[in-house]
Parts: sequence; structure tokens; C-alpha cells
Amino acid sequence: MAVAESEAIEPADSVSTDRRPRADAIRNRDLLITAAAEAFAARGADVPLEDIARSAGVGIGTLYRHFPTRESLVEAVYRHEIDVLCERADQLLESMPPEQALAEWMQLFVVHVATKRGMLSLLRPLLSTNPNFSDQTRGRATAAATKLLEAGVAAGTIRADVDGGDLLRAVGGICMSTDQERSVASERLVGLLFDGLRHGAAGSPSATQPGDASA
Amino acid sequence: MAVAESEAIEPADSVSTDRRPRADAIRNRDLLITAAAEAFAARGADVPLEDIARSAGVGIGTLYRHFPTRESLVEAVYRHEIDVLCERADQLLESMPPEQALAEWMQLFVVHVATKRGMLSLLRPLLSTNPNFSDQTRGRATAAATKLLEAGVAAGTIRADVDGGDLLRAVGGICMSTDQERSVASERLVGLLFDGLRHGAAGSPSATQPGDASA
DNA sequence: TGCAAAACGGAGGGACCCTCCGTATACTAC
DNA sequence: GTAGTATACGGAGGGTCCCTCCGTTTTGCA
Repeated sequence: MAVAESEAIEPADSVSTDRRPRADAIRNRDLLITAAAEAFAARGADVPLEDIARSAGVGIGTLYRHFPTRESLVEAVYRHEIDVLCERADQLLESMPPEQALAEWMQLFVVHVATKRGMLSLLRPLLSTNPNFSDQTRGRATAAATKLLEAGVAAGTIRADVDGGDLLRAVGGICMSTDQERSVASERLVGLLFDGLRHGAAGSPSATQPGDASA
Repeated sequence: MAVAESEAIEPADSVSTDRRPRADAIRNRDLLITAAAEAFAARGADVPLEDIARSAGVGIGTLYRHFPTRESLVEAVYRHEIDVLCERADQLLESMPPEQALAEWMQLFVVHVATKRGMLSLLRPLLSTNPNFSDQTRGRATAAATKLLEAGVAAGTIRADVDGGDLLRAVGGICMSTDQERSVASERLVGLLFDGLRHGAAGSPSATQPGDASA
């Protein structure tokens, strides 16, 4: 999985007083993020940074130049994972019916959370002490979820009384609560949730009232 | 603050196949717990264990013999803090009217949580992966809270519709949510909570219904 | 008072962190 | 193409902390 476009190097409107980074710098940064994502997922938040540098094929000095602290690396990995997830939402919507795209995306979300589990002990303090970072990432993810939901509502296959924020909280909550290694349970529960989203859609025979608490 | 009695060395009913520890071992263990509590509170969960050993006046080898892992030390400190808190509940009840004892104890609780804040990042995983340890400590604390409440109820100065578990959750929740360094806010909120406990006591002029949500 | 068992202390090897600076590489201007 | 320079790379090395191991000391019992 290539790191996506390294988030739009430089808006043209800014005077180029600070130049764009050199090509090798961009490449190495991406290699590091990819290697770090794998390492955190496989070996937890305490992986030696030297191992990450090695598996990315760069020197330890390069790692530290790009990411002065372990937290900054975790942050970059997290941001990148959110990027990928948002991007996939668009791709899925283009290639399949909205409700199927939504289902796929929710399962994708589970996988991504499982991947991030290793980083969790570092991610939590980061999110709680850094509100504008957490707002930003949450906002992006919510927007993607909303887009998927709205497409489903427009097609009449998804109920209209759930918004992106709700969906994210529900899926996230399920992933967090079933905190065991394997995510099979999460996948099943998220599937259940998805069925709930179909239930009571405009086109469905058995529409329920908004706010109805029935399972 | 001396470490209390090193939790009742050995019940007499067990055949002394395993002897009681030597006096210096007991003393050093207590010194280590005291030093660790201070160090964790002052410098967070990452204090070098060597510093703790030094400030306890023992060698690093001694620390490791008593507490093979950092977690085991954290656990011992936590257990000891709970001990002290429970003990103080009894002392307070003997030396002042029940509702005053309860008020004092709640404030004491705030101070103790503030003390433990440094250990929190190690304590959380410990509590969540080790259910019977958490049950045990929670049970002890709940018992102390219940005792204080019941004494107040018997005296007619504390309302009867709150149990020890509720109280602990409420006070604990307040301490956790106001997660800033200083605990002044916690102390004020806990004071507020205490006033709520007096409100609607048997002897109070303005009794409310159990379950009444009014402040 | 003597003697084992128990406990102590800290040297030392290993893992990891992070900085620093000599070397290599990619851009730019000509 | 080429020369020059800002930018980026790599990894040696010094520092911190971890944890084990074993010679020495202390304690409690007979």
C-alpha cells in the first residue's frame, strides 16, 4: 500500500519561501510510515525505532529527522490510516451500490482499528491532550461515514435517522469493547449494526419510527 | 507515613512450612513501597527504578527481588493506598460524627487519586487485564464507603438511597474527568456531591424522593 | 555463640534512545 | 551538460535505563 500522495505537497498560493522537500525525503517519509504501521500493529507501541528504520531501509538518523518523537510517528501513522479509510469510501461508492459500499467500509474500519490496536497506548494520550488533532481526524472520518450513509439513504436502502457521527461512535465502540486480539467478534457485531441500518429504510417493508429502540 | 503492618504476615492456622520473611526484608519492602508512591506521584510512571531503590536506601537488586516487574511495584503501591484509605475510614468514624467523617474521607479520596495520577498509565492496563485484582481492591474500597454511608444514615444525617458503589463511582468519576494537575476543582465538586448526600437525609427538613434528579 | 538460610548490594552486559557531523544526493541556474 | 549549494542521509557513539548474577552481609534459630 503506497502512502497516498503525501498530502498535497504545497498549496500554490503560498510564496515558495519554503521549498517542497526533496524527492528522496518524501519517499523515505512514506517508507517510514508504512514500516511503522506494520511494526506497531505486529509488535505493539514499544517496537525499537531502530527496527522501524531498518525495515524501512533507512538510517536511524533519517527516522529522527522526520519524526523527532515516537508520538509524532504514531500521529503520522494514524493520520495516514484515516486518509486511506476516507479514500476507500469514495472508491467503494464508485464501484458498487451504496449499501454494499457502506457494509464493506464498516468492515474495513474494523480491520483498521485492529491494526491500530498496538499503537493504542500511545494514541490515547495523544488524542486526549491534542484536541484539534483529534477533532480534525474525527471530522474527516465522520465526513466519509456521512457520505456513505447519505448515498444509501438517497438510494432508499439505508434508514435516514442515523448520522455519520453516530455510526462512527457505534462502530468504534464495538471495536473498542471487544478488545481481544481477534476481531471476528467485532466483524459479526458490526454486521449486525449494518443490518440495523437497513432495517427501516425508505424502501423497506417494515419501517420503524425514528428513535425506536427495538433491536 | 509508615506502611501499615505489612498486611498481616502469616495467618497462624497455616503450618509454618514457609517461614515469615526476615525482618530486614519486611522493612525494605515497606521502604520501597513508600519511596515508589512518592516517586510515581512526583515524576510519573517512568521514573527509573534505580532512583526508587536509591531513595528507599536499598540496592537495585533488592528492589528487583521484591518486585520483579514495574507492574508488580505499581500494584503493591496501589494496594497499599487502598489499605490506608480503608484504615482511615475507621479512624475517622471513631473520632468524629459520621457525616463529618464521610466528608473528610471523600476529600482524602481526592488526594489519593491525585497521588496515583502518575501511575495511571500503568495502572489502567493492570486493572483491565487482572479482573480479580481490581474486584478485590474495588470491593475493599466499596466496603469502606458503605460503612461510612451507613453510619451517616443511622445518625439521620445522610440520605439512605445511595450505596457505597455509587459513591465510589461518583467520586472516582469526578476525579478522573477533571484530569488537570491540580485537584482544586475535584475537591469543590466532591464537596458538592457531599452536600447532595446530606440533602434528603431522614433528619433533613427538605427530604426528596429517592431517584429525584434535582441538584 | 555459631551457623545456615535468607537477604543484600552493585558491577556489568545488553537494549534502546537520540545527537552530531562527515558524506551523498537532488535540485537550480547557467 | 555541468557546477554549486541547499538538503537529506547514515550510523557511530555517548548516555540512560534495565535486569541478572554472585560474592558479601545480616538475621534468626539451636
